[in-house]
Amino acid sequence: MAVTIKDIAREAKVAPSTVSRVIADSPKITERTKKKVRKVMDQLGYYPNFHARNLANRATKSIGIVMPASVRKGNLTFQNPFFQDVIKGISAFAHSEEYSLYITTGEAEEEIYSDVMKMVKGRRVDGIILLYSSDNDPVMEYLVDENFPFVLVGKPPEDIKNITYVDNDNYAVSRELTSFLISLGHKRIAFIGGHEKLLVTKNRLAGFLDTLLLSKITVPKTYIKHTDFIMDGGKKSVNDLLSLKEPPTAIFVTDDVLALGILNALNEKGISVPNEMNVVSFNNLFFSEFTSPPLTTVEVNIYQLGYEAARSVVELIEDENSSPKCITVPTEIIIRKSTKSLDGKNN
Amino acid sequence: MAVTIKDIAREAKVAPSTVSRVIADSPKITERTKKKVRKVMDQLGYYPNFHARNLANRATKSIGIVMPASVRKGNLTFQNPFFQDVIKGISAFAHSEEYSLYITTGEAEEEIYSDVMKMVKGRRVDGIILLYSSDNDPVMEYLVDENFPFVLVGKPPEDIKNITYVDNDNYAVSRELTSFLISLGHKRIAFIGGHEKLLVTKNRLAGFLDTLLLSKITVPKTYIKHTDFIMDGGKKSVNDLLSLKEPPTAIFVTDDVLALGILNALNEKGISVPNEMNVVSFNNLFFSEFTSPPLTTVEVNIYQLGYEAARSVVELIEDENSSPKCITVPTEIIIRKSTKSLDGKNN
DNA sequence: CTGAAAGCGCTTACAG
DNA sequence: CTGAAAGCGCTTACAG
Repeated sequence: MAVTIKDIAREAKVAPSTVSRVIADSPKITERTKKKVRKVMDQLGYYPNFHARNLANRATKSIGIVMPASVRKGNLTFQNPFFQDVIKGISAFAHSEEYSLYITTGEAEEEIYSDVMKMVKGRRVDGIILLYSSDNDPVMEYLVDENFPFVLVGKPPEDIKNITYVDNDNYAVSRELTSFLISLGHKRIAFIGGHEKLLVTKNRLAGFLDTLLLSKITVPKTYIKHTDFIMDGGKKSVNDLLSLKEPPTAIFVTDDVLALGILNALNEKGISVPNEMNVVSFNNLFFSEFTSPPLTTVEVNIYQLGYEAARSVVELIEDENSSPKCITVPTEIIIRKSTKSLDGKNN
Repeated sequence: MAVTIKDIAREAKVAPSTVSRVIADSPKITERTKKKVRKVMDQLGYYPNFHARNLANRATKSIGIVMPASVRKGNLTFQNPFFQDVIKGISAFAHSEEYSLYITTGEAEEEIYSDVMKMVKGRRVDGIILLYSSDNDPVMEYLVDENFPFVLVGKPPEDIKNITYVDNDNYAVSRELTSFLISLGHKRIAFIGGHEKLLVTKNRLAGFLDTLLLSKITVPKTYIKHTDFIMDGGKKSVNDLLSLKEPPTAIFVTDDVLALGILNALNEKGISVPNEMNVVSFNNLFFSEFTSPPLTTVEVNIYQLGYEAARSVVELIEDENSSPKCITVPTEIIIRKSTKSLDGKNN
């Protein structure tokens, strides 16, 4: 069996409670006793039992990470590098504060819901980070009802108030990006976004539409597409757009992974980007400078989104008086070769 | 406070031990009592405390996932989609057996080592999956010394015996891939691989070299490159190769992410793939069909690697008599447009 | 078939 | 400054 606090106590000729205090580095214990006890701990290779400690403490020093449902391979979220990157960010802060990370294993919505219930009710984690935001999400509603410390990466639905979230200003940067396309001379601009129930899609669409409206450019309904699948979805959207009487001259895409599928579909159709079609996108994923042509995209600082989310959830956990807040991570448009001025001049 | 087993017992007018047996669905309890107790559990919204249970059980139903060190951004492992995919596979099996997943948060080697120690000594997890294999890895040595249930994704170093691992037959498929290049007429073939201490790099290099040797094709030392960085590493390697008196006509790359950097570097140099240079690679990551040109690469079934690793570690945990074994996940060469016959014919 | 009791390995008021 | 005792919320032999 593993060595316990009692073994240390016996060997060091002190009480178990003293050993416990040495572990906690309590100021009440003499340096002399501490040294003595620590020596024995080293000798016996002592390591505190996680569960015993958590049980006595009613705290776990663990954070749960909730991934979005990914129905199947080919789905936009399935292999989206976004998640690996955001987890890296979470991980970095969590590590610095000695928090551990738990991830959900559910694929479908109901599974994820029960994973979250296990985490919350089973007191497995002290707080949760939700990596997506969508309307009528039972998981989010559950966390709100339970009043459990959690942070959202993304913008909350309108009907959910008083929660802490970390997000980019997707609306503002979408406006900026749309204005950029307009400044290049584009008037016929289409939109291809991920699932419409996702808040991030909504926000980006809103910025897109409002900007065009303000510029008095009308957007036909046929210009607005939503899809969840990289290959088939991208291809179908592109085909639809190209077969219109007035096809767009630029496509505003909400995710680099989706843009990858779209570039591919355009390429298969023999449409040259940026000469015959412009494409802009979001997230600046690692491959987006390697596509052909390299993508004009929005740097959203994924890692930082994760880092701030972790910082916020730890704050919620450790400071019960902390109130909900919203943290905005800056964005930047990265101009590459998938866009150029309509009149022929480069960008 | 949360509702406990005692609350249920009081309400259902039974002993706490009976409640516990109902939770475990013990056959010793009458259906009648079970029903009665379950009703109360539902009413009060009972959920077992994870830590109390683990403490009493000495088992956690959790698996620890150890990620490789990723020194910094731009590093080959940092955003490599391989890991997200392998974790999906692990996740799928774990979920089916109701295991939870813990991931390490350390970035540097020593941090990872201490994460693993925490997991093992603190009895946080019942078993571990190591997502990389390299020579003289203190983490692996520690797990072996502690005789802790773990499974390696990859091939173990030669000096480590009797461990369970899940891997592709990298040697064989590298031979196959090299033969394929030879069959296209290539004789001057260079190798660009990830870090040389990684077993996967070694295995792929060995298959590569042996095949050329058997075909009596000599490989100059200058043809063998190793790098850890996508952009700079890829660029430098390509520049070095192109400045040789006899530059290669094909490059054998060990990872799609690295290949991405290499395609980019070639493109910048104005070298056309596959007309002036062929490129083959490994892993069939999601973007590899979208590169220009699409990559000829090896499907290694990453998801399945993860799935089998999870299955194996659960077996090790639950069946103490199970002996170490090696599971080989099949591979397949996917021929795309980055390769073609040297004499001009396509593939 | 069910209950009382001990134990898993910690922490933390309460004494002294 | 240190110790004895109770408790965190479960499980599981042992009785009956």
